[in-house]
Amino acid sequence: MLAEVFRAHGYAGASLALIGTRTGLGKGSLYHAFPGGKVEMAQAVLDEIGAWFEGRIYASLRDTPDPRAAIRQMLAETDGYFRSGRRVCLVGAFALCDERDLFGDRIAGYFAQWRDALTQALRRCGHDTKAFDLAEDTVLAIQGGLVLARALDDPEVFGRMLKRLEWTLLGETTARVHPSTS
Amino acid sequence: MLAEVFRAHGYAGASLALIGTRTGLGKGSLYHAFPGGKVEMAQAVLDEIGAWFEGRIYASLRDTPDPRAAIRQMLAETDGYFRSGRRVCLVGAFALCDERDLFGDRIAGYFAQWRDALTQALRRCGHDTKAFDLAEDTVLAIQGGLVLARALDDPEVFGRMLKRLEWTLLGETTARVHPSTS
DNA sequence: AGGGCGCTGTACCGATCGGTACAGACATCG
DNA sequence: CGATGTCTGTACCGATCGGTACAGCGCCCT
Repeated sequence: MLAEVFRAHGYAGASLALIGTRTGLGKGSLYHAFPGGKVEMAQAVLDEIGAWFEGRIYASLRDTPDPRAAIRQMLAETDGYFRSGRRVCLVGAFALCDERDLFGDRIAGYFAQWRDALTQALRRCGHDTKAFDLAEDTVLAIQGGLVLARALDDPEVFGRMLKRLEWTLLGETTARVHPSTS
Repeated sequence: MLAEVFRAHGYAGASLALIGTRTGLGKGSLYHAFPGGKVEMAQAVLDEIGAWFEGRIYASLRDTPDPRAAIRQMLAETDGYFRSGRRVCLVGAFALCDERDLFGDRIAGYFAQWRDALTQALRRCGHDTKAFDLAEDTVLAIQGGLVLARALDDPEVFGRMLKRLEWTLLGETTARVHPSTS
């Protein structure tokens, strides 16, 4: 809930009055839960997001005995989390404005962990030397897909990108036909 | 100059006081040049950006007799404009926050024109059916590269992505000569 | 029953927000 | 030289910003 306010209006745009009405809490309750104020609220949201991705995506990519299944799961979870392109990535949005200076380590960590976990999975299924480049390109494409889908107000951009990623990461042996999307 | 203030602090974060100090103009001058206030300033900046890309990139992609050269030029101009990953895309940043509602048409137009111009160029050099997908993926990757480069505070992410794009769009037959910045 | 304590609403703070009004500086032109 | 119209700095406006102080409420423990 708190995360959605930041997601919808950005850090600067999420005023305490707006947070209060959206969460149904007064300032007293908010500052009791987050003595550090707005900064601590955003940090808590970023930590929660990081924990979600760690549990649902990163851990599997690093540890699973079946890296191809973990990658497929990553694509599915990503599609679900971002509501098939209708939801914005809060971490990516924070990275673009000057909130990056406040939360720089958490923002960098989010992307670095994703990239490194995916690199490990890719190394264990054929892509040896290209694993890092492929992982970087994947994380990057997901962010770009979210930007473009929202800019064009066309969530299907995100779905097409995921299809292309599935093809690139897993090859034609698992996918059905060539992803010449309709 | 005005654009840089929005780029550095976002629309909400670029207060009139900050704009005044950075541009050296008082409120009187600002509201004389932009009677519509902050909204009109941002619109002017977006229009200026759109015109720049139209003149330096889109026009060549659509009209040039040598589409491969136009694509190579696009990559070089893109690298220059975004300072090799050290500069943020203002249009992309606006797309993520709720400023999209204010400038939706300009934001969508910026990306749609880029994608469509590149599609035309790609159609004329081999990629027939996949031209649209390739163009969409390219525009998307550039945005993602900017997000990731800034999030990780590592501009080289952007350079690596451009190299990958060059290979995907032009193939390995392209000469290794570095694109000359006219 | 009653004393502490965690939680909540609310009044209030100085600062700053976007925007307006307006008086003067300035150049131009008769 | 005086009139005119274009710019520009500044004082000011109500609204809202993030944050603080505090009184009251209920809940638990003894």
